Amino acid sequence: MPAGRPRDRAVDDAIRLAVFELIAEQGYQAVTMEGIAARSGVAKQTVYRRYSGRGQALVGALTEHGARHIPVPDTGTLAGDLAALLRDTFDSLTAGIGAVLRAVIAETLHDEALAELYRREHVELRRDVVRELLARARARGEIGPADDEFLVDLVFGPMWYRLLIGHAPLTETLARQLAAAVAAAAAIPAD
Amino acid sequence: MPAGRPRDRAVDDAIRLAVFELIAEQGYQAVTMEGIAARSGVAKQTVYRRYSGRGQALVGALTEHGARHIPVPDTGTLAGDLAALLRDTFDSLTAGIGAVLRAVIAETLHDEALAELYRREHVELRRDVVRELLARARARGEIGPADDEFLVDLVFGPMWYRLLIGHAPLTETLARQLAAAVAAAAAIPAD
Amino acid sequence: MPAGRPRDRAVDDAIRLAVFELIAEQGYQAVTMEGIAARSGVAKQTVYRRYSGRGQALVGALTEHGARHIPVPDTGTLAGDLAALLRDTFDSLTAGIGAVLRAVIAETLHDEALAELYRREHVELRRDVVRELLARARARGEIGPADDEFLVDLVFGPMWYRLLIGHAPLTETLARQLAAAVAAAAAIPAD
Amino acid sequence: MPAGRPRDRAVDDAIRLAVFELIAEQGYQAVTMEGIAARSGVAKQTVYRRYSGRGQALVGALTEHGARHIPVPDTGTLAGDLAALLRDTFDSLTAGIGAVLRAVIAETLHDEALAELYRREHVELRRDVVRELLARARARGEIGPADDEFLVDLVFGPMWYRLLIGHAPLTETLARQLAAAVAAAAAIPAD
DNA sequence: CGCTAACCGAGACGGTACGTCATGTCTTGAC
DNA sequence: GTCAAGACATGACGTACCGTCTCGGTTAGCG
Repeated sequence: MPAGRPRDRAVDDAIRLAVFELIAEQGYQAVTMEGIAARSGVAKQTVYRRYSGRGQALVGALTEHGARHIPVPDTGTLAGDLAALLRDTFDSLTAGIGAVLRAVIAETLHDEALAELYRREHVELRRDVVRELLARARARGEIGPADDEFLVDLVFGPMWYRLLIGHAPLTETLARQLAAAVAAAAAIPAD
Repeated sequence: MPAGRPRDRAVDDAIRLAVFELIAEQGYQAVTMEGIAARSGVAKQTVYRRYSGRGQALVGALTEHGARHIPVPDTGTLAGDLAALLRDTFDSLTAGIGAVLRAVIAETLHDEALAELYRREHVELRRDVVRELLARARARGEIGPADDEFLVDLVFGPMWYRLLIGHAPLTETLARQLAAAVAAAAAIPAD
Repeated sequence: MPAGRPRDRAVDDAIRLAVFELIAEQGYQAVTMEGIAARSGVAKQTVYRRYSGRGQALVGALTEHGARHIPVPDTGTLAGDLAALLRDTFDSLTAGIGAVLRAVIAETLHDEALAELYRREHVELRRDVVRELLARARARGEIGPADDEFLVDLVFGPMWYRLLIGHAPLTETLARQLAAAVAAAAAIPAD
Repeated sequence: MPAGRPRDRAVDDAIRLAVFELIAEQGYQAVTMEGIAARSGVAKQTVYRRYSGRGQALVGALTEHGARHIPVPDTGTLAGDLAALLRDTFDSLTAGIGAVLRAVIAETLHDEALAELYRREHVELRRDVVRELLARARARGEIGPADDEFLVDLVFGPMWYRLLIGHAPLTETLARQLAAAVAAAAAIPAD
């Protein structure tokens, strides 16, 4: 199976960079397949060769950027771990990733295939971290049997709520309160 | 000041109906100013006379539909009230309003003015109900001083998370677990 | 049956002008739906509303331009009439219409529907003139019964041959020789 | 000077075959450099190595196919020779070469270099045959001094006219009428 | 026998144009 | 002034070819 000309890695970078710059400078509306091509100095077809649409481009740029490694905190207590994780997450969302995530969600809302991709490539990785924190706390005897999936929803729900509805910012206070609330909920015996 | 021809109320209904039908039958993608006009047998300009864009049409159709009255449960306990409220809310989301809300959010994500409108016309009304439940519980001595805004986020966060990310359904179990978790969190002294 | 906004006549003119200018200045290659739109300052969709493609636009611009009236010469003899007609025709072809016709033919060669349109709107009108000249000559007793369709082909064939193959120019000499040859052929009894 | 790998003759054939098949099965529109490559199972670059474009490929395939030898009829009279030549020519045009020629002309209409090539490689060869027939007739004393170039145009003009405009087929009747007309015109003293 | 050069398949790449769709504005005539 | 109809400028969509390029992998002939 002959290979043909290999893909140019520099093009991948140019596209990803263009996506981030467009979203930062002109907002999500400006992220358009045509705009990405123009901004990155790449042919439209070349963008389509990598991503089948705006949404795929956003998810692609995102995962290539942030999925490197998600630090798993270890402070000794569940509440401490959760507070540290949330603080870190809030920081990166506030720094700029938040705008990208909002754009990604806007796309997933009318493309279930993309939603599935996004959940697999991004959401589940974050949920796994919390699952691990819960398992560790349980190993320490800090919490008993519980519905971990519900607890994970409890950890991330308010964050997404504020990020997407925009009625309140992602503050450090929220991180602390949430960590405490989840720890308390984890102590409730599962039903 | 001549009055001119009065607006046709039947047109309002036709437009709203078209929005709901389009979203139900063909999904949010199909909700387009042109599509609404075609489906409702109304001129495009006539739709624009009422709503300045897709987002406004969605929010308009939504508030006209559901904002009539939000029943405030009264079971005697905070957890009971919350569970009842969440059950009702989940039911209506699952029944079809969920798809509309997802569409609305998709729009608000790139239109801050619309987001503000939506929060005022829809989100805050729901938050007010929970605020009232919390106030009642406090009056009963069930809970002490607490950060009510955080508790409201705790109530609605996981719901939006599941609705928008789509990783899990809105079950009755979630309503019960969430009510219990919020009640527990409400018992933690505010800091 | 309500009419909607009427078409802007100025737009028609702008489009036709753009077609002629493009063909004159940059050649047939530059006649592109996108180019026409850009040149005429009109939206692409507006061009498509009138013409369904490059070919239709060319034929449209052509018929609107030249089909006003084809002068029918009357010199008293068939050869004189034909020579006058051919001289006029050659003049207009050499002046610029020739380039348009070449473009039109290029299009008709891969669009039979367009070819049919072109024959009806343009070719047959010219053939009719020669048919009339032949009828007049016959009425004068100048010629006998003959296959007029063949004679018409004889009149126009060499012209198209030179125009499309480009091996020789359309000179006055050709007009004279051709007129004489056709007159001679018309005298041959039909078989 | 090392030679490198020699060209694969089978590839030449595959390309030419693809051109003819495409034109026959899907029409001239389908004759595209990419289409030729795909159809012949050859790399695009390999096609470009032989022909610099669609037009070149068409002319190439054509000359490789038909330019072997053009039979020069010899019936004893000019009219007989011309009729025989035209009959043969019409037959081959109707059989399939006509479609190729139409395609070639479409290309030459916006590529003067190609037009020049085509005239040299194809048109002139046919004209030479008629020039020879005229010379022979003159040697026999059948005709006097005349403008042979004009007579050649008279022979081929109607054929191209019908082939390219498509208003009438290339019949045997036309061959006979045309031969007679040209013979008559050849008898007119040159001016 | 190994080197060098051209060939060949595959397919990426920067382009241009295609024809379609939705946007939001406008103009007309009827009511 | 509302309404149905539909033209209009704008701009993105996703596709198709263009002609060039870079790969890896043959074939030759020349040294």
